[in-house]
Amino acid sequence: MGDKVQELIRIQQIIAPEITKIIQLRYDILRAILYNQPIGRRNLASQLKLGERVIRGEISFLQELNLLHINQWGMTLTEEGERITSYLEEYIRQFGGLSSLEKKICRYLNLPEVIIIPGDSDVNPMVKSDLGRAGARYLKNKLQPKQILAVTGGTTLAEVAEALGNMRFKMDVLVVPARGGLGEKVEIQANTIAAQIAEHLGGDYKLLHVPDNLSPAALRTLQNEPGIKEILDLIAEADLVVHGIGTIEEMSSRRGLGEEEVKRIISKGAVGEALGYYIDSKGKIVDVISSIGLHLEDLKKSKLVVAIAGGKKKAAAILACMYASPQSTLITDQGAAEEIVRLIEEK
Amino acid sequence: MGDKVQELIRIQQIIAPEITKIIQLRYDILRAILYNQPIGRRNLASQLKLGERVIRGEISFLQELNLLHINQWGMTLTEEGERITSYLEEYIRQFGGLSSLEKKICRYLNLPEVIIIPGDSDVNPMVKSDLGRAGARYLKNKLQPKQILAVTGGTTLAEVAEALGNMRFKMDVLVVPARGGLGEKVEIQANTIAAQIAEHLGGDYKLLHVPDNLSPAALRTLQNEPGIKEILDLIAEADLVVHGIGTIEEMSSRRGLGEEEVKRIISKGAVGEALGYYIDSKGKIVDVISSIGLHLEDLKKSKLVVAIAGGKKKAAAILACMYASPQSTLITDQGAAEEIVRLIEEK
DNA sequence: AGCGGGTGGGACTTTTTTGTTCCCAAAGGG
DNA sequence: CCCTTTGGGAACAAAAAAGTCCCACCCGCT
Repeated sequence: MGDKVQELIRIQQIIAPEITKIIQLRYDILRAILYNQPIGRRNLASQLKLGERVIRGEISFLQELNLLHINQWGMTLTEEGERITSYLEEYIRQFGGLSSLEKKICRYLNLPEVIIIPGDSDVNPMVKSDLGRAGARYLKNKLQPKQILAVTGGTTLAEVAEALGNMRFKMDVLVVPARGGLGEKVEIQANTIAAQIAEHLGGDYKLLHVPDNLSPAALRTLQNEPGIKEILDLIAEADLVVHGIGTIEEMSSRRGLGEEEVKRIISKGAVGEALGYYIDSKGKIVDVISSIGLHLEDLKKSKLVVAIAGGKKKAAAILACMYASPQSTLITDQGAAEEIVRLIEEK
Repeated sequence: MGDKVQELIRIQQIIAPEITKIIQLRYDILRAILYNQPIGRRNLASQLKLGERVIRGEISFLQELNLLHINQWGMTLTEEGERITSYLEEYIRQFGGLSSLEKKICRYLNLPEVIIIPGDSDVNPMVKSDLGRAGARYLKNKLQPKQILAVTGGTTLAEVAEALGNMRFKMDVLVVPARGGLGEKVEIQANTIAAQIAEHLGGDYKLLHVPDNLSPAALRTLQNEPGIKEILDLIAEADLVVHGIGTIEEMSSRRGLGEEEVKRIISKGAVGEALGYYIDSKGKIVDVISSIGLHLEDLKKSKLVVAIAGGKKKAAAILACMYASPQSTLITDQGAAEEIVRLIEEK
C-alpha cells in the first residue's frame, strides 16, 4: 500500500484511536467464522473470549451488511463477506495488524506485553511524540496511588513526561530517577524528567545528584551517605520502572565517553544500553556504567518494568535489552518492531 | 488522493460506519475552535448544537492529543492541531465530506434531507448495493407501525428490498406499489418489490395489476372498479413514498416505448422520469405515462417522499426530478451528487 | 470598586448503552 | 427419545455517556 494510505491511517489513528479496536474486532469475528463455519453464537463467543452479547451485536450488524448468513446450523460468510475479510487482512496489517506484530514479538521474546505504535521515529519525528503518548497512556492505566515510579533520562522519556503534561491525569505517586545523573543535557536527564513527571501527576519526587564516572571507592562512600542512601532505598523499592534504550553510537555522543572508552565497550560486543548496563546482541551484560541507582537485582523485585524506545536504528539495541530483561513490557514503534522481527527471523 | 485511499475508505465505511461520525465530529470541533479561538466550552457547545458534556469529553480527548490548548480565556488550537485540522479538511472531503456535499445540495435544491453514499454506481456496481442499504436504513429509521409505504419499481428499489431482507427489522406496515405495473422485467416491477419488502418487514401488501399504455377511457373505467379503487385509495393515503428516478434512455430500453414515442418525449425536453412523470431540465412536467396510481396531488399529502437514485449518468434526471419535487428526501451517491452540483453551478 | 459575562473545572443525577446471564423452541444426531 | 446444538428473546446488572448544576476565577465595562 502506498504512502498516502500510511499517512491516512496515521492521522486516523491519532484522531480516532477507537476505530482500530472496532475494525480489529470485526475482522477477528469474520475470520473466526471463516475458519469454523458453520459456527454458533456461543461457540464463537467462547472462542474469541468475548461476551455472548457482544458477538450478538456485531453479528446482527455484519448480517445487515450482508457479510454473513445465518441458518439453523450456525453462521456462514457470504461471498461478499469472504471478499471483505481477505481485504481486511491486508488492511489490518497496516494498523490493527500491529497487534499481530505485538503478539509475534511477545512470543519470540517471551515478554508479558508489547505495545507498538505505527510509524518509525527515525523517519518521522512525530512518531516519537506518539511513542511518548503511548507511554503516558500506559502509565495512566497502571499507576496506583502511593506507588514509586523510577524513570531514566533520554529523549523518549522526555516525550513521555511531556505527554503526561497534556493529559488531565493526577495520581499521588513518588517519582525518582532510576540512576544518578548521566551527564546529559539537562532537559533529558533522569532527574529533570522525574521532577517533570511528578509535577504533571501532582505527585512527589526525590532527586539523586551524583557525578558521573566516579571511582569505585568514591561511589561506595557516597552510597553510604544517609541522604543518598535514603533515596537509593526508595529507588530499589520502586513499583514501576520506565526506562529508555540507547544505542552505542548515541552513548558516545551524548555522554562524556572518550573515544577509546567507546571502542573498548564495542570490542566487548555491546550493541545497546539500558539502565546503565551495556548489553551484547545475545542479551549478556558486558559492562556497567560506574554510577549508582537501580540495580539489576532490584529489577526482579519491581512489579513492572517498562522499556520505551523506537526507531529502526534502535532495533538491535532494543532486541539486546529485551533478551537481557524478558520480564519487561516493551513500548516501541512499527519501524523498530518490524526490524526486530527481521533480526530474530534472520538468525 | 489516490485510488487506494478511495478503496480503503470505502471498506472502512462498510465495516465500521461509526468512524465517519467520530471523525466528522472531531473535525467540526477543531474547525469551530480554529475559527473562533479562543472560545469557551459552553459557547462551542451552543454553536455546534451539541451537549456541553459531549464537548467536554471530546475536548479532553483532543487535549490529550496535544491538539488544543486551554487557558482561562478559552481554547486555542496548537500548531499540531492546526496541521491536523487542515489535513482532515482534505480527508473529510473523501467521506465525511460527503456530508458537506449533502448540505450543499440541500441548500441548492431546497430539500429537507439529502443522503450521499461514497462511490459511483455507474463505475462500481457494489455502490448500488450500498445505495439500497442506505435506503433500507432510512426506512428502518422512519417507518412507524401501521403506516402505508408506496414503492416504485426499478433496479435501485430492488436493491432496497434486498437490503431490507438482510436486516433483522420487522415493522407492521402495508406496502403498495406506487403505480401500476410498468411493463418491466418481473423482478424489478413495483408489484414484485412491494411484495418483497412487505415480506421482509413482516408486513402486509396489496398489488395493483394494470396493463400499461391503456387508452384514457379504459383507464377511467378501471379506476372505478371497486377492487382497484380500494387499492388506489390506499396508495393515495401512503405515509411514505419511495421512488426511483429514470433517465430517458433507460425508459426507452426498459419499457415498451416505441422509438417515435421516445423521440416525442425527448422533443418536449424531458430528461428524467419519476413516478410516471416525464420532467424537463427546469423541473416542468412535460408528459405523463398513461397508467394509474399515485398522483402528483397525492404527493403533497404524503408526509415523506424519498427519491433513491445514483450514478453520474443519472445526475441530470435526478436534478430535474428534484426541481419538480422539492419536498423530497434524496438518497444518492457521490458520483451523481458531484455531477449535480456541477450542473447547478455551471448554469 | 462592583457587576455581568465569560472561562475551566468539579460534582451530581439521569439516561443510555453495554454486558451477563438466563430460558425457550426448533432441529439434527446418536 | 434424549442430548446437543442452533438462533432468538428477555430480564437484569454494570458501566459509560450525557444532562445539569455550581463554583472560583478573570476580564472588561460601568
